[in-house]
Amino acid sequence: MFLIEIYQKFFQQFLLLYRPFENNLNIQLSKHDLHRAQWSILHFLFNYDSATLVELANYQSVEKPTITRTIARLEELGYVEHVPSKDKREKRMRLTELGKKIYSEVRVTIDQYEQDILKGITEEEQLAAIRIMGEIRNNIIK
Amino acid sequence: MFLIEIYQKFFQQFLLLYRPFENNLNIQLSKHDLHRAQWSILHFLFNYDSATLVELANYQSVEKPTITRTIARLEELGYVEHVPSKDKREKRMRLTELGKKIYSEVRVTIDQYEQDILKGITEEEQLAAIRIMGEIRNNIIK
DNA sequence: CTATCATAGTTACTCAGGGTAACAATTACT
DNA sequence: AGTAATTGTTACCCTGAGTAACTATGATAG
Repeated sequence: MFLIEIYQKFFQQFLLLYRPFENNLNIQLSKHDLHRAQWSILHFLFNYDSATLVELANYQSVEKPTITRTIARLEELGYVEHVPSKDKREKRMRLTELGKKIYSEVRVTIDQYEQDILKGITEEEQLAAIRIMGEIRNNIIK
Repeated sequence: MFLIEIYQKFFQQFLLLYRPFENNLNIQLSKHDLHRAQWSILHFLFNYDSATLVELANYQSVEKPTITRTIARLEELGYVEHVPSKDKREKRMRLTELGKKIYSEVRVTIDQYEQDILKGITEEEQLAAIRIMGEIRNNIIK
């Protein structure tokens, strides 16, 4: 019974946290004319150099048409470009120079935002929370 | 520098967790023809008995028209009803008997879902995570 | 007590983001 | 060689959410 109470709280707390988080994140990103789905892809490509649309879809847990749209917008903006590969089916994308520049600029805003929302939470707690979130994600995905 | 790394990881981990969480939650809720915004309102009304649309908007961190729409759908389904109050401007809502019945039924599914995704995470860790999420939410909202 | 200001909610319009189904092009496999 | 599977796209539909403009009601200052 006690456990059930905890579970309910966890669930509701999580749902309640996401909306303000997303709202504020969008405010930060809109300073650079970006949306969070686009930002997430910039982040991935910056750290992994290049990726196919299917890899991006798995990363974001969305369907392929969603990625097609997001990438199309990023291509229009000139932030990503197509890099040819052996397999002619796949469309491997990477950041352009402009994309890298924009990413680094927005990174500053995002870092500041993260520091603001994590104020008063110790390093250990953050690491613990990161680990727990990872475990939950594994539980969900498998 | 180490701190910055933590912040980046935390942030990205959170973004990454939400999508699978939402996808699976929608699967659970769709068994009962509900969406998560509607579920969240049922939950609030079940625990707080009644609420005005503005109170619900604050709870969910959304604008008023969003709540108007969600409530309209819940009214059509016969899950909530209008309870008259002194202030004729406000529209105070509460669950109908059917609404309470549905809530209790879905509650079982949701509890099971929560237990599944929290498998392998101790009670203490869950409580810690709940507390941290609360602190982050306060940081964002203020 | 009236005029102004504030609050609650609705309507109309717009947008982001995502899903499914059907399809073409290419590659892998038997 | 012929059939599977994979990759990506297009078309169409839906949820969820925001802004601006509005009505109706209540609160307050003079």
